[in-house]
Amino acid sequence: MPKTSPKTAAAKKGLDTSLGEFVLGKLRGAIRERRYQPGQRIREVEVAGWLGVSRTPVREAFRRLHADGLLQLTPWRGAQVAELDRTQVVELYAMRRVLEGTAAGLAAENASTSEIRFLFKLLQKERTAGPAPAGLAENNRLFHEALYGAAHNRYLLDSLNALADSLALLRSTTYEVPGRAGAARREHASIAEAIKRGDPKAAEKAARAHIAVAEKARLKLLFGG
Amino acid sequence: MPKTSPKTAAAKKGLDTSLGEFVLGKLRGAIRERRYQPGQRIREVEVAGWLGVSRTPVREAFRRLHADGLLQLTPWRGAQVAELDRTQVVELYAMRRVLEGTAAGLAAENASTSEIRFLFKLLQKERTAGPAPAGLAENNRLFHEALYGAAHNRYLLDSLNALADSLALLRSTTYEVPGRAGAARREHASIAEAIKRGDPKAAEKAARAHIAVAEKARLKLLFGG
DNA sequence: ATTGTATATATTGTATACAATCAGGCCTTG
DNA sequence: CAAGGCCTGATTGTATACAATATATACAAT
Repeated sequence: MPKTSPKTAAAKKGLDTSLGEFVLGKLRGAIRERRYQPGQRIREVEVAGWLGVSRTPVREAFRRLHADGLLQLTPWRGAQVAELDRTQVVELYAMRRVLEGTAAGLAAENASTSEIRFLFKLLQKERTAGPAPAGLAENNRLFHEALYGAAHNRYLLDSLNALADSLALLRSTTYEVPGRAGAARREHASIAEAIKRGDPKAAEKAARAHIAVAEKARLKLLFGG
Repeated sequence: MPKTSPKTAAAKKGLDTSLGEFVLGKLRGAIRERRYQPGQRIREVEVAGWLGVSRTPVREAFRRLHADGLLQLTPWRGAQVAELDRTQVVELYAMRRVLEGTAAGLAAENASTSEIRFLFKLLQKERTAGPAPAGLAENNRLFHEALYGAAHNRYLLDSLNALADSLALLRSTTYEVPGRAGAARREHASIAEAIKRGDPKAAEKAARAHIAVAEKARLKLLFGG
């Protein structure tokens, strides 16, 4: 039986954390799944009603999403989901190229054997996966997250996660570009192999190349040829 | 005469923004100036009383400082100023080496002539400045900020500023190490010159070397030989 | 018709009241 | 005397009431 009867609002929702965190997660998910679209205004009461909480934890979540660059807050006007123009997308990918390359390089130096094994397990999964873009994108996310973790640098990890959230503002995935899936798989493999060899320079180079190709696909997808 | 008589709490304090922003700035300053020391617990009511506001804007500021890694928040226990152990300092500098190098490289590609002129003006100031570590550190801060701006990448700028805030958690400056000032000045000069030449590779290399040396000085200062 | 102004409504910013939780001291009990 | 449980005070989490402001609408003047 349950140890105690939960009474707090957070516990009522089955949480082990505060309502603010709860709302934050829900909003992150909603933005990532495009239930709230870029440019759309989000009202506090609306979210509060949706999740059955008061405005206070909603405001908390808004502030954190703002810090991560996912929400744009204007005084007395409230929040709207951030929109990325072409310049911002380019800057984002420039940043990502650097950080992702760094992560790969550090992973080649610091990754444990089990982390390396996990990377190759994900590669295997990519080979056997179907052609659905959504599934491919999910696999891709896992691979990159594993890579970030293997770098063993908290600040790098946080920055890369924040970048990933911002990229989620862009609609669709680059896996909708024909041929992208196979290319990405090969690119992932060369990153993983460089890490396994313990070759930081090669790993960094491969990762940067991977992101550069992804950027090209992304820009084509977003803004046309 | 004044257009209208200000009535809002923010206006009463002579602000053009919300109280949350006001509190955020005050707390940032207090942490940077070590009026709140790393590890120290900060209570909401205490800050609210100090600044003459209610707990609400204080909580807002706490959440944003937490997102920046300056405050550690524990549920039901509140906030304490973050402390950096040796591992974190090393990770921080690893990150900074990469980002600072990237900034220098991008600046070599993107800096405007006026931005370059400003960099050299700051160099000149370093040459004529006195030996006080505080003043040297301030000049140093300005030089690096100018460098960040010249890179023309908003995400990079934000990340570097966040790193700078975290570094402010460390007591004292590396300019207290004998001979550091002159060396730093020369390192800055070689970065600036590479940027002026429009040589990204050299600029990046010089910046990375600069941070590597700073890290060595910092670790010596913090943890001894 | 258009523009400027006043008013109403919606929405956010702030303060405060209340509930939940934790830390520490005190008491009980062996 | 030590160990453990319970109570109390301090502190944070949440909800709500109120104040301030922006936006939209209606109306008047040109």
